[in-house]
Amino acid sequence: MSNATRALPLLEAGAGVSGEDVAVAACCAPLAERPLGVEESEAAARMFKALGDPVRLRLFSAVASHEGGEACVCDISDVGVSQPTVSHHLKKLREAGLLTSERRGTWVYYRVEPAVLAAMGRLLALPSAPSVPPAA
Amino acid sequence: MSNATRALPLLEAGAGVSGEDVAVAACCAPLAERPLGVEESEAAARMFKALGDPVRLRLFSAVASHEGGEACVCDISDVGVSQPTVSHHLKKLREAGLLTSERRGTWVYYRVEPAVLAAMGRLLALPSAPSVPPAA
DNA sequence: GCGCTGATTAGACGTATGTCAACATAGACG
DNA sequence: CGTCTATGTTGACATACGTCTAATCAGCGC
Repeated sequence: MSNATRALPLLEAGAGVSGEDVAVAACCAPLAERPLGVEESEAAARMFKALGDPVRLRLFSAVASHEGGEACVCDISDVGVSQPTVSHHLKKLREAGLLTSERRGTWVYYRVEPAVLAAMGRLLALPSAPSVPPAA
Repeated sequence: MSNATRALPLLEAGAGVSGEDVAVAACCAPLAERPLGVEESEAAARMFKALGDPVRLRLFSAVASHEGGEACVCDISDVGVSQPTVSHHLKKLREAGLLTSERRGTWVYYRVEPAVLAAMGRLLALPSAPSVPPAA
């Protein structure tokens, strides 16, 4: 199978994270700080789109809130859709860089990627002191 | 500009349908705190989906970062798509509760909804102690 | 009123997306 | 080896989405 066309995740933290990718830095500027560039918007949109589905959001939340920070597919597959659909959504989340997966014996465990989550949080951060050097 | 002066009540949803959007803003429990419920996931997914498009993300960022916290359509419509498409995306953002619009004379001004932005940020917040529940 | 500019709406069209049933693969266990 | 359980993949389908052009609505100035 060729993953050549797969969307590059925002973060390469999956295995042996070492260098912050360019996309990481590009994606960390709050939306309200300055207008987003084209490439930034495409990278960030991939993340938001990955969470833009109720089922994916529940799967992601289930993994993120699961004890130990990881969850077996069997633990979270009760979201009202068929098992292949669950697998499909988990793959989407993985491709978006939000989750990582690891097979241990019979089961496959998913784990959240905290750095990507934090990057998205920063994007939505409101400027408490926007860009106004107030009274000085 | 300090948007602190504009601390709006909660959410008024200038789009017309008010009930849904309020639920959106009320959806504030971090994704990693506990598994998201069905309704919560649908509400939150609407928000994320609204930002899951590069053009919308750029429009939103343009409004959010614009001087005065608001922007005329004419100021932000240079995103590489036709003007009706811009209007379409702005409508989507409005329906998602992320923007509000107001016509003043010839031009229509868009403004970000800080409460919704903050709600999304809270959703992505990482728990301070992931696998160490303090009080069970 | 008429025309002009700005913005939204309507309709159409191609593509992406979410879903499922069916099949394939991976490991465990007898 | 055979089989059973757990995940992933394939192919098909209906729907949603993003985009455009053309038409319509909303103020402003002549």
